[in-house]
Amino acid sequence: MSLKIVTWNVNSIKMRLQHLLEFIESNDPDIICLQELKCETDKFPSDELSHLPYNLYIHGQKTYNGVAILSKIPADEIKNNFDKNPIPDQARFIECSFLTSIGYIRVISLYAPNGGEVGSDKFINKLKFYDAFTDYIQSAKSFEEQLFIGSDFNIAPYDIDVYNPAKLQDTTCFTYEEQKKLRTILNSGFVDNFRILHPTKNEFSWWDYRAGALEQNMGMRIDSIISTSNAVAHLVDCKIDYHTRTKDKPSDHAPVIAEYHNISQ
DNA sequence: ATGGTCGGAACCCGA
Repeated sequence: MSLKIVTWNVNSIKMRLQHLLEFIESNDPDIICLQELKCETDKFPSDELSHLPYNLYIHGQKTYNGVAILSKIPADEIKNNFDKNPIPDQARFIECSFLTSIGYIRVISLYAPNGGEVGSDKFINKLKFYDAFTDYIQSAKSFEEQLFIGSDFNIAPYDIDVYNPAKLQDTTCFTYEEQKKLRTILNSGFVDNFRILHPTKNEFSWWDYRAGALEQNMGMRIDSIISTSNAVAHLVDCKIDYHTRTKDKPSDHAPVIAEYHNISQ
């Protein structure tokens, strides 16, 4: 039995509905974490997805933010926020639990703050958001469960995750201060599912709409699926779906796809 | 190259 989990910042679910339908048709994922819906919960295009076998768990918001988890398996526990979130009015978190072929799992779809200008109030809030989120996932970890986080982290953790580390040094999403936050998570029992399978790949998940960034491959790997280490034994594949980013009127982010196989205990 | 392009909202803000 196989389980496929996806994370994708769609940059408006209404604008990206057709790409989402095509992506599902091509990849048939079991669980889809979406970010930047830019859509209120009750305005989510549920009817347009009703022919598909997904349960929809939406934490929407008008204009900005908004996250969702779409799952073939119904969730038995749903949370819309985490303890001590310094910006709880922004819809950046949803968590669901599922009984799957690889065991009991908990999945978070997270949209971390961009941070704006380095040193700004937004930037400070981004760091505080990470501190609270890190505390939360450390407390949520359990021996029995596997925890997966599909996220636009808005941080590229290492030099290999950007097109030009020297040029990007000290810019938002690539300051050492931000990297420390994500690396703290990755050094405390969480595994970057793409990086562990591809230690030397210089691939990206986001390219700016401006200045021909995609054509020059000026990108950053800021979207990832990370999991507790107890899930890594099941991990068989993790890739970035560049093709979706090359379509007409795309999101500025590419989906990340991870696949897990059941291993008998 | 302190630009550039999107999406959503109301002609600017966030990314």
